[in-house]
Amino acid sequence: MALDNPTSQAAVTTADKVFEQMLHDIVEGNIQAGSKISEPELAKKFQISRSTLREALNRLEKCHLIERKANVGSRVVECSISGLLEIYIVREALEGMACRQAAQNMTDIEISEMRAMLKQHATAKALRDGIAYYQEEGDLDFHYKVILGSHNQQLINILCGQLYHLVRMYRCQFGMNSPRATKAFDEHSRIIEAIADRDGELAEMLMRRHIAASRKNIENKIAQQQ
Amino acid sequence: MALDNPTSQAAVTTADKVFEQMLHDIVEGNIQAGSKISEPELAKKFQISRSTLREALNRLEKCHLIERKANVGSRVVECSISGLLEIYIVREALEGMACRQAAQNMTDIEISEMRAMLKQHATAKALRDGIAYYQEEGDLDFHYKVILGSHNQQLINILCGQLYHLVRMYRCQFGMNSPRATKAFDEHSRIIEAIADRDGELAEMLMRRHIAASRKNIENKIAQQQ
DNA sequence: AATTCATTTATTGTCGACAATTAGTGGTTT
DNA sequence: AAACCACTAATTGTCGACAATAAATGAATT
Repeated sequence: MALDNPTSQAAVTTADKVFEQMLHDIVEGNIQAGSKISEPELAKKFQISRSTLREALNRLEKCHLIERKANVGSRVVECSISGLLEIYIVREALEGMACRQAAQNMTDIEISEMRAMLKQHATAKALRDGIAYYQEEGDLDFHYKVILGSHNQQLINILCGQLYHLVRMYRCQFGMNSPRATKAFDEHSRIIEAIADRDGELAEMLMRRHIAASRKNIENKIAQQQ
Repeated sequence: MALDNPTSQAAVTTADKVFEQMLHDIVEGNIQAGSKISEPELAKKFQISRSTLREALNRLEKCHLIERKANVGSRVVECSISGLLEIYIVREALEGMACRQAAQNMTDIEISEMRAMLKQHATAKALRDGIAYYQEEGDLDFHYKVILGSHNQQLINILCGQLYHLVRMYRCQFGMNSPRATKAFDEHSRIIEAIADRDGELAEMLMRRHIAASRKNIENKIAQQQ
């Protein structure tokens, strides 16, 4: 067995790299939401053939970041308020369940790692009063860890593999740094305690409320603007 | 605007047709679960180029029916008991939420259509004592209608677009026709009533129990076998 | 002037061939 | 005999070109 890859990490093809670059560009808004994707143009930009580009586009489509119509072409998805709320609904259901499963399936080591992470976030937060930091990176870290802790491959695939890129895209496009940072932190720590107590029912309920609170926060904002 | 397509249905490419054929073959088990997919072999079988075949494979991958590794190739997914249970967990969460949303968003017309469907299933069931029929087709119909009734595009995409092919595959591979047919029918009708009452909370709870009951039914079967 | 239709242009879908990587084979060494 | 290595064969990734479809342009008609 000849391993070209001593660290046994999966091979990375050209299409992979282009995918990651475009993923970044779309999430950050460098490629505008709703814009049409020209295959010849992008292939030229990346100095690759259209076949390779289309391979990358297929992966973006898997993440629901672009939409393709036969014989017509691809467009970057639009970011609408209703679309954002739809995602929150899905997250409430899926992450709630992930949290219940995490309470059941996480190892003690994983739990202590989560506690350590939260503690580190707390100090970072106090130090820099880094609301923005905590809101963006810390929040995602926390949710990721819970999802992985479910040990349910389907949940992990759907949430981490596809939905979370969309979540990140919305955060960037709408510039979301709500005043919920400190409140969110408390909610996170209560969720971890429920997981540590192996109380799946409570853990699910807390996670659902946590996500629903974010959603309602947005709904209220929208209502005020009108 | 020149429409070649008077019925305004989306164009169907060669890759689409190959995808649908392979989807059928994998779900029905004609292409064995866990088996390796040889691109040259399949391309020859379908009389198409590898590019077109790979386009079809990409769509199968989106449905989580095959798994690809760079520079290695594709395999049909394995059907394991643990994998089946994982899907039930996801369905419990997502269809539960879909049901809640359906109670909120379904039109009165959609609701009466669902009632009509259930009534028709009831007569079909009585007529033919068609347990198998109801279990397979009727059950899927019911769940589909609820999901669509949520009017949440993300939920619809995930459940109808990708997860349900896997569900069908497992049903075929494991030959699932449980003795829950009549019980399931009653549960379905209670769920519809909750939706008609616009009681989202109850509707979600009933749907979750409905799916959880199926899961536990399987878990018990497995436990007995050991 | 607006609409319709035919023509042209551009984009997407599909093809076959080559390059890069992996899997398989046989020989060599300990 | 088992493990290692070089070599061959097969498979996957990538490329450029052609065919099929959709969009854009402009001329003709009402």
